Amino acid sequence: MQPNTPPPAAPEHSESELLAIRREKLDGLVKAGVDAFGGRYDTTHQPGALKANFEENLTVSVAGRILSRREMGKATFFDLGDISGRMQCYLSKSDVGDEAYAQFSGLVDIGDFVGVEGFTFITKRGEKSIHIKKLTPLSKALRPLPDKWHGVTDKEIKYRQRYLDLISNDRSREIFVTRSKMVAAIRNYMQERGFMEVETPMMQDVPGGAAAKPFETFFHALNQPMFLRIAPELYLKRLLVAGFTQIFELNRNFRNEGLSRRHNPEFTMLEAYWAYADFEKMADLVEGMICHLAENFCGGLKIEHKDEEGNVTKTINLARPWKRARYTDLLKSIDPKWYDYSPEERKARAKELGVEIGANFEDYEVTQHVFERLIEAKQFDPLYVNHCPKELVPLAKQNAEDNSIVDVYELVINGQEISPGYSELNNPIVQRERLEHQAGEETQKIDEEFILALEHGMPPAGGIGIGIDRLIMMLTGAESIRDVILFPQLKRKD
RNA sequence: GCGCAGGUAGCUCAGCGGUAGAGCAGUUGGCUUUUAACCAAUUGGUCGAGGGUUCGAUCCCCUCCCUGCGUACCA
Repeated sequence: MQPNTPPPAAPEHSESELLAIRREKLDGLVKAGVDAFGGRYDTTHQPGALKANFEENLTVSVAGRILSRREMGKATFFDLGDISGRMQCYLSKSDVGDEAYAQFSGLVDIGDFVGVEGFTFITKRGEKSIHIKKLTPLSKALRPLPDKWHGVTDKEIKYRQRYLDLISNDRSREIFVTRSKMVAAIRNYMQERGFMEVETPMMQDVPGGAAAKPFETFFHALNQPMFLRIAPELYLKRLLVAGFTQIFELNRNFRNEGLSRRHNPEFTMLEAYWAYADFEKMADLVEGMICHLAENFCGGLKIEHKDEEGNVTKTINLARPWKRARYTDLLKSIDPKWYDYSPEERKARAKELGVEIGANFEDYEVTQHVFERLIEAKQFDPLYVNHCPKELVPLAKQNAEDNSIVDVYELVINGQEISPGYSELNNPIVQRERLEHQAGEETQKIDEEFILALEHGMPPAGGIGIGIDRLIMMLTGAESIRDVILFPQLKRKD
């Protein structure tokens, strides 16, 4: 409202010297008649984009944050940067005059936003640069930037003050730019194949579509509890009933569970349904999509993960066709007699294999733990695990020939579940039984409105979910889900 | 929830019973094609919080907070 009024001075005892000095410089700018927190500034290029498509002797107007400076008496070099990258600028006293140069030297800091007008040139050392004719301070930074060389390494600062991480760490910037492009490409991929994007409720009366603890909230106008969705599934299926044949939703789910390197309570999921398709057709769709992303953004189907020093730690080969294998065959590859044992023998064998087994585990859980530890965790190249036992996936269609298994796949890449796919259950009678069975265990309510919709008839359909965060991790080589989520959940700090 | 590691200057880190150090950033001076610019000088710390042991605690012990990793939970 009143940019030319200096803000009131903070009490001295609580303000560090660094901040005090910057406040003084701010006052200096204001006294010189400069709008220290300025307004519109028309630019011709972004700094990083200009450098990437460089031409000499171009008249340009560029704005950005000063990221480093090299002062040499009557001339100064500094780097101007934003999300696009950085570009060197050259400012000399003879170009802008004594007064403007003194103002820059004395009152403009690393961290400040400035706009520059001038022309492009290449320095003696070969650096693409802007020769400044006019410099305009655009916004004063009252706090210093992180270390110019190391950037932010403290994980807590990195996540709580993500902007500092993004200003100072190239790698973080790259990951989030890539993520954004990939998400856009996923939407295009689906739309080009006839899928329509829809939006269904995130606030639900009955949280369904997955077995997870929901976050609860309260809706005052209706005087009733509400839940953040754990999955959009039951609403998307209502749309299949409505006659939509190809739909997807790409948005957030919320699960009230633990945090880990692979889990964030709010995470992004692509869910898609395709009427008259089955889980195999969905697998083809997913395989095509992930390869499309790798080819466009990762330079090919070989994905290399690297450590801090840049050494390759693992290579994921996405070459098609992807391996498809039955759940039971995979377990037989661990122990050919696995399914010949009694449940007690299986428990003993699992422990022998070094897998921790809880005292109260059901037989299928013992098998599932062996699967997770000895197959999934070691599987880096894509593997479609299909025909899983029905206990693991109670909402999918049972196999026509063997009712102990269901028609689903679970896609494993990078040692993680990336995507499940189903031939969807569309029999309302069986669906009710399954939900009641589940509700009995979990003391959950049944979504009667959903059953009502199914009773009106839902076409046979294939469905998928893709954990977008984990997919981005796999494709960018991020080791933690926090490195692909801009603002991951952290405990509040008082 | 449990286990392990960590929290020291604005940032990156060293010190680990004798009262706090470096590099960068900052400040002052010099330098008109530098780029982790350079040269010289210099400011800056309730050593995460609270309690205890000790003549003396950043350092040892206890409790708590925050972070990371692992584990548990997790269709």
